[in-house]
This record gives sequence, C-alpha cells and structure tokens, in this order.
Amino acid sequence: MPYPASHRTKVKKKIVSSARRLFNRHGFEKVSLDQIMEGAGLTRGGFYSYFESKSDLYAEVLGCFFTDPEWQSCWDGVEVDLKSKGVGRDVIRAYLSIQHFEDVENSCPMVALPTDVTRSGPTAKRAFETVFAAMVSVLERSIHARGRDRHAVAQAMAALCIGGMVVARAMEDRRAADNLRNACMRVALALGGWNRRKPRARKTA
Amino acid sequence: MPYPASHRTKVKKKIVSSARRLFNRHGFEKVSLDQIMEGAGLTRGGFYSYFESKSDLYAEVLGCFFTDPEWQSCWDGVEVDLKSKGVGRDVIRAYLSIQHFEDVENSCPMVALPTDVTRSGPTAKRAFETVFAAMVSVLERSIHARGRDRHAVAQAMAALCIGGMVVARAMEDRRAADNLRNACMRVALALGGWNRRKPRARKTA
DNA sequence: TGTACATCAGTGAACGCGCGTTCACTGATGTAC
DNA sequence: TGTACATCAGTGAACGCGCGTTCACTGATGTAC
Repeated sequence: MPYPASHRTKVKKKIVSSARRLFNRHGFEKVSLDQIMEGAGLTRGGFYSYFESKSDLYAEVLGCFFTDPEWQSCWDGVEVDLKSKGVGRDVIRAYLSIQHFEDVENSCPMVALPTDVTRSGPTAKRAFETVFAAMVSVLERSIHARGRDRHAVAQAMAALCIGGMVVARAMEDRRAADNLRNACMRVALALGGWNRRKPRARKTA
Repeated sequence: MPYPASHRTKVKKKIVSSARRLFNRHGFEKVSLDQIMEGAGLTRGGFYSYFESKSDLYAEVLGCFFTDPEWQSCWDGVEVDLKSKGVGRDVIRAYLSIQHFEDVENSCPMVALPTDVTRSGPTAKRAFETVFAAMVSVLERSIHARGRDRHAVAQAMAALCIGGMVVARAMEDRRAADNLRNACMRVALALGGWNRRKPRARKTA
C-alpha cells in the first residue's frame, strides 16, 4: 500500500481548510475549484478523488465551518477561558477585537457569511443556528440581568457583536469602523453589567 | 421622434428596480442579465442600449440602492414619521418588524447585502457608510441617554437592529428567528429609554 | 542494501454549459402629408 | 382621417471565456525479494 491512510485525511483537511478561508474572504459563490485546490497546494483534477462534486465539498465545509474550533483562532489571541466566570466579558472583547476585525480568513463565519447562509439551504441555516445558540448560551451564563431578561439580553448581545462586526467590515473609512466597534463593545459590556472601569466582573448571578 | 423621451427613463428605472430586487434576494454575484431583464419585462439583448456593461449597471444600482427611499417600503407599513420626537422608537419597531423580516426583495440593503458590500469596492462601502450614518443620526436625536453616550448608544442600536435581522434571516427555525427579533427589539427600545416596563441598561463610562 | 514492481495520488488537456457581450434584424411608434 | 415613412426600442442568434467535470496518463511511494 503506497501512501499511509493518514495521507488522504491530511490532504482532504487541507482542501476543506483552503475552501473555508476562501469562502470567508469571497463568499460561497465567487470561489472556483482552481482557487480552492491551489490554496491546498494541488491542481484542479485532483479534486474529484476527494469529493463527488463542488456541492459535496460545500456541504462538508459547512458541516464543520460553524462547529470546528479552527476558525476561533482569533479568539485565542485574547485568551477566552470558557470556564471562567468572566467569559461573557472576554467573549465580547475578543469578538469585537481588532484582531477579529482584520483576520477575515479565519473570521467567525457568522460575521463573514451570514447573508450567504440566508441564501443557502436548511443545512447551512441549521448549522448557523447551532453556533449562534452556543454563543448566546455562553453569554447568558455570565450576565448580570434579572432572571426573565437574561436570555433576551444574551441574544441581543450576540446580535450586537455580530451586527457591529458585519457593519464595521462594510465600511470604507477605517476610523469609522473602529469607532463603531468600540461603541458596540462599550454598550455590549454595559448590557452585561461589565463596566469598563472595573477590571474584573462583579459577582455573577 | 418615435417614443417620448420619458420612455427610456421609465424602462431604465424598471431595469434598475429589477436588479435591486434580485440583488436583495440572491446577492450581487448570483444574478444574471437574463434574470434582470426578465424581471424588467425585456430580453437579454436590450440591456446594452441602456448600460455599457454589467458593472455599469452594478454601479448605477449601488448609487441609489442605499439612498433611494424606494426600498424603505417596509418602513411605511409602520408609518415612521421622521419629524416626530418618537422616531427612534418607530424606526426600531419598523426595522425589526415581521414585515421587514419577510419582505426580502424590498428589504433594507444593509440587512440583505452587508457582506456583499464588504467584498465590493470603495463606492459600495461609502454608500453603505452614508446610509448607516443616516440611521444612526435619526436614532441619536431621539435617545434618552446622557450627552457623551448618545452617539455610542445610537451606533449600537443601529448595529443591533441590523445584526438582529441578519442573524434572524440566517436561521432555519422561524420561531427562533421571531424570538431573536423580539429580544433585539426589547433591548434596543430599552437602550433608547423607550421601555415598556423593561429595565434600563446601565450606561458606560 | 538495492532493485523491480504494483498501487494509487495527482496532473493537465479536453469537453460542455452558462453567461456576458455583440450585432444584424424586426417591428412598434410618432410624424408628415 | 388614413397611409407611407423614418427612427429607434427591443429581439434573439452567435461568439468566447470561465469554470465544473471527466479521463487517460504520469510519477511518487511503500513493499517484496
């Protein structure tokens, strides 16, 4: 048996990863197989020994796009500790950070591709929903709001983070974009009860 | 002179309007001239007596996309009075309304096409910026926040409205989408001080 | 260790379809008489 | 009012390019001896 079994797995991952980065940058529609394969260090023809068709790849990428932790590299820079009590604050800071704003290729797909998902099928939408729900639940746990409001506030905080980033990226003026990001961050933190001045979050509910 | 001068203007408007609706639904990339011309009640060949090229149309549509009041039909249903003191409240209710959620074709382009704009050139981005600024300024005028916070809060409110709609549209489950819309509406109204018995969010530094 | 071989990963030319663009033509319109 | 005409809006066939897909081939790899 020439080539170990791990070889195919590795190459397939490379292709998926290349597709993911290209999708984040150019959207689902405007990416060709040539580009994807080039990004994986291969040529056009090889594609079909790994995938049945382009939509097959499409489905495969979508499956892990929203769930794989790979795209969360932007978060790592800000060191989000999912078990800490101040997660909410850290998540918001990381999500609305300059790093996340600039690193389009490794961006959270909810920021880079929400309208592409809207135009896609149920599979993509369900994946999107799952990741959004996960983000909301992380935020909800560490929020300072009263019982009934907590869920609503967490949902709004997530929508605000995503919306702020989406709008900031659609702007031409970089200063306006930074300004918006910061405004969203301040308001989102205030919504959670994490005021700027306090380095640490107050007691969490 | 066969055909009055007004004829060309009317037909051109029809083409632009058809393009606008199709862009809102399918994004900039996945719309063909055939579709656009069919939407205008014409056939392929006629296009080039009105526009030099597809990108020419593209530019023309973008120019008025964000500034023409035509796409604001969704707002009309809720009767936003731009001169009233309660504009902010009305704008938020209209923007996050079911009508706006459902009427994709006549949707605000900031909801339907933000990532497409991100991938476009400076022209599109500047147009986007202008409309966003207009929305912020309308909100800012009627906000109950203290001086320094007003602008930041208005920016966040706009981002929250857009983000809420963008995310809601990317969901598969309609109830989850409605739920999110309502949560965003409640929080956005609270941020402006227009809460119906909802607690006010704390302000930032 | 070195050599021949079987296997299969990857190549790149070729095909066909969709779509932007062109162009010779058709036919609808307003005007002249 | 009715008819012939000039103009130009709109048509649809044709062309070429890009891209998804196919396929015969090349060559890199691990194994057998």
